Amino acid sequence: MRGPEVPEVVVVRLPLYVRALTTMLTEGLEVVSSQQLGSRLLMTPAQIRKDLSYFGRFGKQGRGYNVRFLLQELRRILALDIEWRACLVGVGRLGRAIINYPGFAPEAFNIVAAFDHDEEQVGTKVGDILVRSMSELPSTVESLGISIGIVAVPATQAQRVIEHLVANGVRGILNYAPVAPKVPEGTVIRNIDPVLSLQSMTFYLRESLQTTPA
Amino acid sequence: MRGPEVPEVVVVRLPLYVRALTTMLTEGLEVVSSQQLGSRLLMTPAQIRKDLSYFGRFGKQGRGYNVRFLLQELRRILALDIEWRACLVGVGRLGRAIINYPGFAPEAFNIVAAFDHDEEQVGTKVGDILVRSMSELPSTVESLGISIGIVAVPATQAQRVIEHLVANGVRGILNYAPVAPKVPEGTVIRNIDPVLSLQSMTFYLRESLQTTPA
DNA sequence: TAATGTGAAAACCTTCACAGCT
DNA sequence: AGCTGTGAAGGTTTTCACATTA
Repeated sequence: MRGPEVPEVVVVRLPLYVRALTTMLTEGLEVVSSQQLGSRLLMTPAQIRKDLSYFGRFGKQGRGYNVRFLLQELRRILALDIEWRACLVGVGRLGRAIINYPGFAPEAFNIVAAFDHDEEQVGTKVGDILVRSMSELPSTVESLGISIGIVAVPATQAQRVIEHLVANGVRGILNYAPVAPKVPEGTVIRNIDPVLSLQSMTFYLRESLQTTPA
Repeated sequence: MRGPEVPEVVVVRLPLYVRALTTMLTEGLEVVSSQQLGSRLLMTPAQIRKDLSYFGRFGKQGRGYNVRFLLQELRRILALDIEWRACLVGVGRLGRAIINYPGFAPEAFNIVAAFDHDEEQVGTKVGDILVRSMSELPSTVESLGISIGIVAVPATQAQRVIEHLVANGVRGILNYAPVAPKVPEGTVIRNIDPVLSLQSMTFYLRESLQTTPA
């Protein structure tokens, strides 16, 4: 009963295309070939064409892709043409930095509520977001139409908090805690974990440290 | 002249094992099977065994892996048994949050210097790190033995800054700017980009929004 | 008995190469 | 002439399944 099942790797690349096309549009480019897009993103033209082919036929043979049109189509496919509401859980240093991060809003990701376990924090404001008690989470998620939860609590609490979010209807989790939480089928989780990134980087750096033999 | 070439996907998974094993060690677990490790990480036991087999034979048949020994071996393989020095470029809101992030130091990633283009910032301190002028970058990288650069500058400047770091001998880049910079062969880059993560998440959330038909 | 380590098979993803359209 | 869209080929990664060993 499913569609032709798009590989997840492909879905993960679409935002890269969106970003590159957005830049190209501001540069005044009207038409782009898979070749040009590929050289900007360091990818093969074939991969770009194949990726797009999972969703439809967006180009013109002999010509390329209309930048504005392709961008619009990709934004529709990724559901970036609607506003997404997120809540933040955990208003410590990291949580505050996330609320103040200016990169989300321009992409139509709006943090509309914040929660913290610590009753000292409840009632204060971070930026212009009111910090609420965890007990208000269910009703707030419901009334504000929140579908994404951003988790910035200590590692030990992340699993519990995520389960709480999911139990209250939040289907997307952006997790900043350094753990790999389990989520039920139908929930989408993305982990932001700079330490893991560094820990795989050093595997390759190690080799270059040992170069320059006598 | 190369070794048996370990796939990058495998290297990227090793830190997950390190983290899980570290937790297990604190829980007092002495021996672990690929089965147990897999159920904690939601991976198949076969994948874990195959991954480890690229690097050697660490287990005992019929028994499993000694937690302490496997952890030690993995940390050695990833070069996590030495101290790594990093510098931060860009001391805006994001950069300040990164310096204050308490997750790096316990893993032996130390931010030992910070740079900013803005001469107003130069000479001030963020936490206990002195903000230096960009012109001091070459000598500082050299004298402090910095091998990792953390980039938290605006998107428009990221490529330039990264080239500057690489030109001065920095081989590892942790990039927080929302761009996919090009780096020369032999340089390792990892991008931290929460917006990209959200933009691929919404593809899957879209479907669940449209459920519940009449 | 219980679990590793590993060739072989299966699944998955990328690249090729070209028919077909503009 | 130029570039897309796509089956088929090629390559990579995962999983299977079992010989082996504690």
